[in-house]
Amino acid sequence: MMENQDLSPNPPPLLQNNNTSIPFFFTNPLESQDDQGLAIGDIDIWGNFFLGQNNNLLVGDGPKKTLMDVQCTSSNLVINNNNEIISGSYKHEEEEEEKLMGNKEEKRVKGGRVMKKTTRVPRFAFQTRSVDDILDDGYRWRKYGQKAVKNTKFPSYYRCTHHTCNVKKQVQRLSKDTSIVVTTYEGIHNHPCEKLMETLTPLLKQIQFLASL
DNA sequence: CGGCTTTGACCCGCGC
DNA sequence: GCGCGGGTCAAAGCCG
Repeated sequence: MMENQDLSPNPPPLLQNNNTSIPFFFTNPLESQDDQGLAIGDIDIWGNFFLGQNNNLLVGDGPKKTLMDVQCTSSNLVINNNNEIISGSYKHEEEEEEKLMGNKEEKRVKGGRVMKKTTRVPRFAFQTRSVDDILDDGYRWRKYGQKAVKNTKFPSYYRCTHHTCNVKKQVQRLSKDTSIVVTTYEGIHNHPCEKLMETLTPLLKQIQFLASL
């Protein structure tokens, strides 16, 4: 396991009046401003970890959705021994709205041809400084493509090898600083991570300790 | 031999 | 309507 450096520029805000929580955040890894007007390195998503019932680790922005426009409704996070997020996922609230709308909006027809609806797949990305492209996140991945694209990036495409899981991830290096690996996860694992409890144990212990104070 | 990577071809959404 | 380009497919090859 490589030691990765957290590149986030500012500390995330701490939520008020919550139970014990540990903040996390992801930065915008895009090479240019995205459609939200975020620049490279701007905080894209932030939230807090919570110790849930049954000692499971939850993620969210607290009881009041005031700090961000993305509501983390579920997660599946993998954290290394330095409490750095190395993989995970969240559901965007637009996804929930689309579920509620049912199949009516699932497809649209253009020119007599059934097109896939353009959906915003739950995904997030983060940067790490590492000599290794592939971070050990506890899941098994199979590479299914690699392609040169604009801005001299050369992303690799991976799929989770679990037969019922269609989570994907994209790995590429920043052209302006090739020592930085940008990893983008898409989807939510529908199966347990073999190494999950092993990697979460130190953090769970820390949360339990803080909760006891 | 199974699992994985490589890589050129192909698909298709989107902007013009 | 057309072409670009990001993403995916799938056959071939590699490796333990």
